[in-house]
Amino acid sequence: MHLAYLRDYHEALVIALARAQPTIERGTVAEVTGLTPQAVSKVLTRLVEGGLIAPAGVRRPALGKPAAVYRLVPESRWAIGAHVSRKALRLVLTDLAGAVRASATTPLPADFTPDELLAGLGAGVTALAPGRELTGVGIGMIGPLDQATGTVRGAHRLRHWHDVPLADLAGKRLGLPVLVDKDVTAAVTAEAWRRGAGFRDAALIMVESGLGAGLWLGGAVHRGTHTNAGEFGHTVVQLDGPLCVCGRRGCLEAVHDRAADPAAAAAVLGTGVVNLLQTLDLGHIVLAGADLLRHGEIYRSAVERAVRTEVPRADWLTVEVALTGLGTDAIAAGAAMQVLNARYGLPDPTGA
Amino acid sequence: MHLAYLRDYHEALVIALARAQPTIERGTVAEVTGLTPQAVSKVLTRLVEGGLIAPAGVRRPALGKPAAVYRLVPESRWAIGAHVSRKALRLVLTDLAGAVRASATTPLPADFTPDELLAGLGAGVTALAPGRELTGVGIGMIGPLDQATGTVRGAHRLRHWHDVPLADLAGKRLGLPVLVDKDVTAAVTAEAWRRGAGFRDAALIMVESGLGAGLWLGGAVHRGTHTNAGEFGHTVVQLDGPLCVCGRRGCLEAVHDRAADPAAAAAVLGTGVVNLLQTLDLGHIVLAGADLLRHGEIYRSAVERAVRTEVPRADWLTVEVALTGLGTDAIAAGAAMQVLNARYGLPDPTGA
DNA sequence: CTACTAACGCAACAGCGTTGCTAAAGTCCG
DNA sequence: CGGACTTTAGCAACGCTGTTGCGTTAGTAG
Repeated sequence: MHLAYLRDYHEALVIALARAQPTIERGTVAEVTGLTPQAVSKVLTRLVEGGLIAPAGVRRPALGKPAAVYRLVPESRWAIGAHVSRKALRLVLTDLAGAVRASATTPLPADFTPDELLAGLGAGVTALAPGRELTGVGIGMIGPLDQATGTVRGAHRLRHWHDVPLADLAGKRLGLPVLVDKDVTAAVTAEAWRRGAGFRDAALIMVESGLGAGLWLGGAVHRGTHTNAGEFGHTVVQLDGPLCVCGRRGCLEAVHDRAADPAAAAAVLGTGVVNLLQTLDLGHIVLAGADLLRHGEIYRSAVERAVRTEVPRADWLTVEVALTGLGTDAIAAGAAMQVLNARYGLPDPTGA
Repeated sequence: MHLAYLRDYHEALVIALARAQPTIERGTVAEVTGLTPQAVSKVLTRLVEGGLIAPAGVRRPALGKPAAVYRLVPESRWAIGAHVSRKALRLVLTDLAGAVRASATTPLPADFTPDELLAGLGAGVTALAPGRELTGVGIGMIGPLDQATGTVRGAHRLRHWHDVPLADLAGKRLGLPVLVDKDVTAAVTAEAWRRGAGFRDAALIMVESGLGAGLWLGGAVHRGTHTNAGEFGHTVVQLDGPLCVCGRRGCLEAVHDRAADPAAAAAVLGTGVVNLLQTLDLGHIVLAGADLLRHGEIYRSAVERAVRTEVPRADWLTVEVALTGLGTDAIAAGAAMQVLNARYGLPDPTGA
């Protein structure tokens, strides 16, 4: 039954509008989506029955019958996101709107095993959402990993993590849908989910235990053929430059880390970002990561300056440069929103 | 009526299969697409009525009723592609399978005007496809341009080309649908159209009056927010390197063009390609462009070597490196296939 | 000739958005 | 106050998509 795809697609479209605007109503949704008002009525009815949106009074036009107004019900759905770093497990509870409503941090033993992580995850999830019905759990961590199967191929500098089917293991343990993804990809999903449509081509640049880029292209996550996209820090910006941990010379990350001070590092990053813009023509650059946010405004202004001045860029090449609104919770929150996005975001034609 | 989207989507899926394989049949299509055999029957019937596919005998299984076999009818649809360079207008006629069936080259006057191009285009199109019903005409050229509206913003080093609504002008003159796009984007479309599914994430690297990359991400063209993606040659690979025409220092293009010989140039390009792979995790790299193909095998082997050795890349990170099968016709042929892709490729949800 | 297998295809069906029309809830104006 | 007008809402019938159910067809095997 492939009609379900149309239904899910239009419901996701309406939910996205409701996320981005304080209220929605039949007429404006019909205009934006291209559906007829009658069709929108049916969609809205279904969403109200599902509890995802609720009536919120009326708007009185200058003339004619008042229009029914609806709003998103953020408390109708919940998801938990986990950020696994080498030292700690950070958990956040987010609502349907993408707001972080609770959080907790658990330390992880040095060189922790999959079992140790699963134990922490199990305890943390029940503690964070007692009795609440969860859509699922998302896990964001460093790669390389295979997002499609939820398998960690071999997390950098963690001994016990080779070909671990983390999504399956955690799913069985928690009894919930579990998605595993690279930290940068999760983080960019958080930005996209909170901004709604209009955020079509973007990169989230993260400086935190490495330098990476989460890519949001054409209104969806870009993960690449082997779900390994985003190794932006290991692109060469200085031929025959300093040796990088990856074995090449002059990687963006290597040059960036050797900079004299934050301002110089930010300038290097700016050049890398302009490289990305030249190749991908993005509309938004979001800056994130604990190491970057420590000098957030220095980085933001440096990147913005690079974007504006490094190339004689025409006035129609507008790019927004911003710091993430989620701070250091971007990864965990993004992992949670991957779950929400999988269930309530635009459906994938190939998966239906 | 949004049901039309489902219909178009499934028809496009079947056409894509028919392009990639010599023959198709009901059962295998059903498996691949996830549709029921009955639904596939209906799709096949519609396509046969449209003349896009035709019965091609039967396949006799070991047991049971023979299965009806179908094949694409390449001669059922035609499109013309134009490659506009600074000196000449190259036109090709392609069939539904993406094969070039006729071609012609017309010289263009120095610093030609829009009217002069339109005249050449009009004469060429009628000469190339006398009496044949055409799906449309595609035009590939250097940017910057706005693909969405088909407007040339200001072609590099052409005086009379500022904010010219080329698609509209040509469409009125020819009485056919006209699409305008950047040369690299057109070229990558050609590769994708001829290969069918399985070609999900790829870049076409072109060296010809500049250095650019056409991007095919997630099974569709990536053009970016301002339809200006692909300026790959103007990414910095050598901080404080030689001055580039674009004003920055150490652009890939600048370093590449200053190399001592083709082998050295190819090695530089190889580093750039690895940068692209690190960021985007592509499955295919296609090399094209007149200047590159002049030393095709040197470039191909150098890029392949870079991909295999520059990073300790894991064995699961497989990448195919190949020269375009269309030679110097890649741009013109790709422009033609953009027209076919728009009409018979996977439909765009937002456009329906 | 009968049993079995695999593909085919007609007919009824479910569910999506659309169309056509009527009703409802306001304002405006005489 | 009441009728004309405007805008929104919603019921009912419809068209079209893919699905389901089941009988038919064209082969092989014994």
